[in-house]
Amino acid sequence: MTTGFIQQHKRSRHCGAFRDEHVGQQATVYGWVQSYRDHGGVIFVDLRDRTGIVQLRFEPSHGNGTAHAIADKLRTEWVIGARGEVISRGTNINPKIPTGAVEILVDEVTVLNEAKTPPFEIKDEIDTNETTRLTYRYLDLRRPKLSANLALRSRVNQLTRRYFCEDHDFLELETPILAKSTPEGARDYLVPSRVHPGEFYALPQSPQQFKQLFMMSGMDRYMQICRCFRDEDLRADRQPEFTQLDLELSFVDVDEIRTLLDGYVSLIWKAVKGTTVPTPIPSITYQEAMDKYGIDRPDLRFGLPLSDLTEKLAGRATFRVFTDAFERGGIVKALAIPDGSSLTRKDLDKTLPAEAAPFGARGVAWARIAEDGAWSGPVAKGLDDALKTELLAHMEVGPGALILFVADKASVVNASLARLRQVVGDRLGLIDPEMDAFCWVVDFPMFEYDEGAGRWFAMHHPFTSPMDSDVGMLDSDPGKVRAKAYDLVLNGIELGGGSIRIHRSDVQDRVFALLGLDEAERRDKFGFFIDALSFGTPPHGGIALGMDRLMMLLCGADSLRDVIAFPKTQRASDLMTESPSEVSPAQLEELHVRTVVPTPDA
RNA sequence: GGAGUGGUAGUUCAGUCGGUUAGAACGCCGGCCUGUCAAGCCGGAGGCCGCGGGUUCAAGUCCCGUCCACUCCGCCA
Repeated sequence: MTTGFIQQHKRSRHCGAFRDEHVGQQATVYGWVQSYRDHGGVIFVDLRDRTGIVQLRFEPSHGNGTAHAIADKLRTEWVIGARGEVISRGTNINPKIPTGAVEILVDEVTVLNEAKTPPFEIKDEIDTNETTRLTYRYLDLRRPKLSANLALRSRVNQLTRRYFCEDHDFLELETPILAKSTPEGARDYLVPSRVHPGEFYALPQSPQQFKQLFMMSGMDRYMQICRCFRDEDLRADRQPEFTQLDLELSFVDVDEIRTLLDGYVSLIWKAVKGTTVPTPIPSITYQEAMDKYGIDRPDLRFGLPLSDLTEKLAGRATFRVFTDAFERGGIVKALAIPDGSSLTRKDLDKTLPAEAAPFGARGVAWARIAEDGAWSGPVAKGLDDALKTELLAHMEVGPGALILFVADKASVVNASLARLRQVVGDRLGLIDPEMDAFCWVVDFPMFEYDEGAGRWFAMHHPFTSPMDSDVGMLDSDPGKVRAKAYDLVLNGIELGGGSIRIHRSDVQDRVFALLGLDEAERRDKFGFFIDALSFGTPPHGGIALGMDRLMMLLCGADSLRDVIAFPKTQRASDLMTESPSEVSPAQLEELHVRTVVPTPDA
C-alpha cells in the first residue's frame, strides 16, 4: 500500500464521467471497489465514487500481468487507484449505467486501503434497518441515492444564494447560535454559561428577532441558510436541528414577498426537476382550507372537498351519532366520494376508522348510494327522503357515491376527515405522483384561544402584524383579527411560512398586552426589541422555508433522514457518535450544573 | 406523556399447536470458470433468537418488565 501512485498520477476524471468520447485516452481513476467478477482469466472490477461507476478490465496477459495479479486479491470497498486506456466496449455495452459504453483496460493498479466487509451492502436496493444504517452513516452515505441527495442539496444551496444575493440584492448575514431563551414557542435547547453561574443560553428556534433587528439596522434584505433547534418530539418530517432558508425584507407588503418566493420555487423546480411551476402560485384562505379540506395545509393534487352538513342535519337527522354530537355543540362534516365502489366493507368498518381514530374520531359513519338511488349503511335510516335528496345536491354527488361522515367537535371532525381524504385520495389513485401542487395559505387568524391556559396565543408569533382592516378589533374581538401571515404549502406539506411584522411599538404593545405579557415580562424578554422598535423601524416582513423538507420533496424521499447528512433518531440521539452522552463531573462543576436523574424503582 | 409496529446468521426475512440438531436468500470465505455487469457453478464458515424475570418436563414461540428503532397522536409561537 503506497501513496506514491497518487503523487505520480492525478485523477483524470470521476468514475461516473467516462463516455464514448474518451475512448483512446489514458486515464487515472480512484474509488471504491463496488464489485469484482473473476472469470478465471479476465477480471472485471466496478469502481465507484460519488459520481457513479466505471468498469475496470484486467487481462492476465496484459503488460507483465502484475495488475491482474493485484486485481485477483481485490475485495469490495477496498480503495484503489488504477491507470490505463479507455476503450470501447463495442457491442458489449451495459445500458444500465451512463459509463456503460466504455471500460478501462488497466495497466497499473494500486491498493490505497483495504476494507473490512461492511455491515450492509453499499447499493440502493437494500432495505437495511435504519438502526444499522445510522450507526454506520458514513457507509450509508456511500450509497448512490443518498450521496446524490447531498449533492443535489449542495446545488440547491448555490442556486438559492445566487437567486437572492446576486439577483435580488439580499445580504447573506449570520446570527448567533448562542442566544436568549424566549418565553413562547417550542422548548429550547439550553446551554449553561460557565462565566455566569446559573444562567443559560438557548439555541435559536429561529433567528426571528435577529432578522428583524437587521431590518432595523438598515440591512434592507437579509438571507441566511441557517440551523434552527427545537427540543420537541420528532417525526419523519421533523428533526431537532433543521435548516431554514431565512429571509427578511424592508419596505414590502405581502404581495412582493409572495412574488419573490414564487420566482424562487419556480427557479429551483425548473433547475432540479425540469418542471414549470405555474405562477403566481394560487392562494387559499385559512378559512376556506379548513372548510374544504379540514386542514391548513391542503393537498391540492386532487379534489374530494369536505362538506359541512351541520346546518342541514341539525334538528332533522335522527341518527344517534349526529344528535349526540349536536347536543355537545359539535358539528358534522362529510367526505363525498363520487365513485366509492372500490372501497370495501372492511375499509369502512376497519381501515378508515383506524385512520381516523388517532385524531379522536370515535367512528366513521357512512352511506352508500346505489345505482337506483337507494341509500344503505348506518346513516341511511336516520334521514328522510327529502333530506337525502338535499344532501346529495349539496355535496354534488349521486348514484354510486360513498359518503363518509364524522360527527364530533370541530377540531376532531376536521382533523380526521382531512386524514380520510388523504387516505381515500391515495387509495383511489387520485394523486398524480408527478404533480406538484403549490399553494399559499393566507389570512390566518392572529390569535387562537387556549381553553386550558385561559388566554390568547399568537398563532404565528407575537411580532406578526394584524391586517390593517382588522386592527380595530384587537381589543374588542381578538378572535376575528386576521394576520398578515402566509404559509407556502406543497402537496399537503408545509414548506414554510412568514408574515409582515409589526413595526410600530404601540401596536406591538397592544399585542403583548393581549397575550397576557405584563410590563415586567415584556421588559425582561423583549426589552431590547421594544426599544429597537422605537428608533425608526421600517415596515418589513419575511418568511422561512424548511430546507430539509424542500429537499425531501425534491428528492422524492419519505424521511428527512434521507436528505440530512447526519440525522438523529426519533429520540434525538446520534447512533454513530452515541450522542448525547454523560460528561465528566469536572465539566459539570465548571458549568455550575448538577444533574438530577430519576432512578428507576428497584 | 400516549397508541401502534418491529427486534432470530453480516443483511433481509421464515420459523406451524410450546417439542429432535433454529432454516432460506443475499453477503462473506475457499475452489473452478476469458465478456461479465444482480455474473455463473461447486463447497464451507457463520446464531446471547434485543435484554431481564416468570410459567412449564420443555420457551425463538406463552406471560410480565425493560431497552432500542420506526410510524402516528399530543407537542412543534
